Amino acid sequence: MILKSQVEWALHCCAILAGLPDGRYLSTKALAEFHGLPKEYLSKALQSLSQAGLVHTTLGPSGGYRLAKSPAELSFLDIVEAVEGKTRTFVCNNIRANNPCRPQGYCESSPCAVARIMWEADEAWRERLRSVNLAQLTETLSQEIPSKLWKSSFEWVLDRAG
Amino acid sequence: MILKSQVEWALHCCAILAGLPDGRYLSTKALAEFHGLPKEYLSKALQSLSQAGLVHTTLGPSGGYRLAKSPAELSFLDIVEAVEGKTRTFVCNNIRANNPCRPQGYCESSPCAVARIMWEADEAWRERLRSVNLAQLTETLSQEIPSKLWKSSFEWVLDRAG
DNA sequence: TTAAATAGGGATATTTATTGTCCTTAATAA
DNA sequence: TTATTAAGGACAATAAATATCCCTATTTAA
Repeated sequence: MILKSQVEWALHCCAILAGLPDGRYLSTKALAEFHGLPKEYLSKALQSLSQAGLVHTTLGPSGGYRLAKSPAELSFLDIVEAVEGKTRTFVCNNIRANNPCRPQGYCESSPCAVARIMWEADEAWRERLRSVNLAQLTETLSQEIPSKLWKSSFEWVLDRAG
Repeated sequence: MILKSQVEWALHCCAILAGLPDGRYLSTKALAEFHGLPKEYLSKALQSLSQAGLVHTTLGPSGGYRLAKSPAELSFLDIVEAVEGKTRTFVCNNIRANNPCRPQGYCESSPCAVARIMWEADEAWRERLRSVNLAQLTETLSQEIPSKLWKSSFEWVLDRAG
């Protein structure tokens, strides 16, 4: 069980968009080139972000994407769920219903205990993702990335932002 | 990203094995029949448990599986990792390395910040799974399952345990 | 006004992972 | 000795992930 690589792509793209000045947009083409990703397929991930309302888009030359909210209001969970979906990572197929000892028409009152425990772990995962936002990420990145590279990347992006 | 159904199967099978008296074994055939699962494929999941050292096996008639440790010593994480593997659910492809602004030969000092955050969430998930053991599960099940069904299931299993 | 660039999305192909079946082998209990 | 078992290899079927291609409506810059 491994998350789609689109999750990684979306997170990195949002990190870039978080640094974009107000009113500017960055295209799929630029984001794909910056990260070395297939443009058409990355576009699907960005469409997911758009459908989830996390980014705003414009068409035409100088069009592209910008964040729909401030970086502090966008959590990792928002982005992960936009791309990966909100479905829990454990699916209960209720195999206890196949128990040959069950009386006819028996109906369980509550979800399977196994599933409940797995879902609690799933929720712990989501809670952790919910607790980190894009502002925190960019703060960390700005500290870790050499200022020269940080600066030149910023310029590279601004050169291409409409 | 959804866990294999084998994870669900393995958890339910371990719950049954947890109720098996000392020295008795239960076969793949019985476990498959009890849960309404394909015997040959369930066998693969049980083999994973065996390879991870969670269960002990014997061959021949009256052979099968029993837990290798006490239920209290077997966590959900043990079982999930035996079947699903220990690989983290987020794989970092280090796409930051494709940044066109990077100087030649540049080498990052630490793992990508995005990956670190995703891995912390993964660890939160595992920690939660680590905190629940089979003894707790069977305790819950014994409270929730009607005593009549609990009893008849127990007899069904003992009838088939070698 | 026109031409180029853009997001959105449908159709489809490719690759990988999951799910499932079949068969052989060695061990073992009855 | 015989039936039954776990282990595991080979392979098939199905589903999911990873793309690629192409068309459309929109918008902006020339």
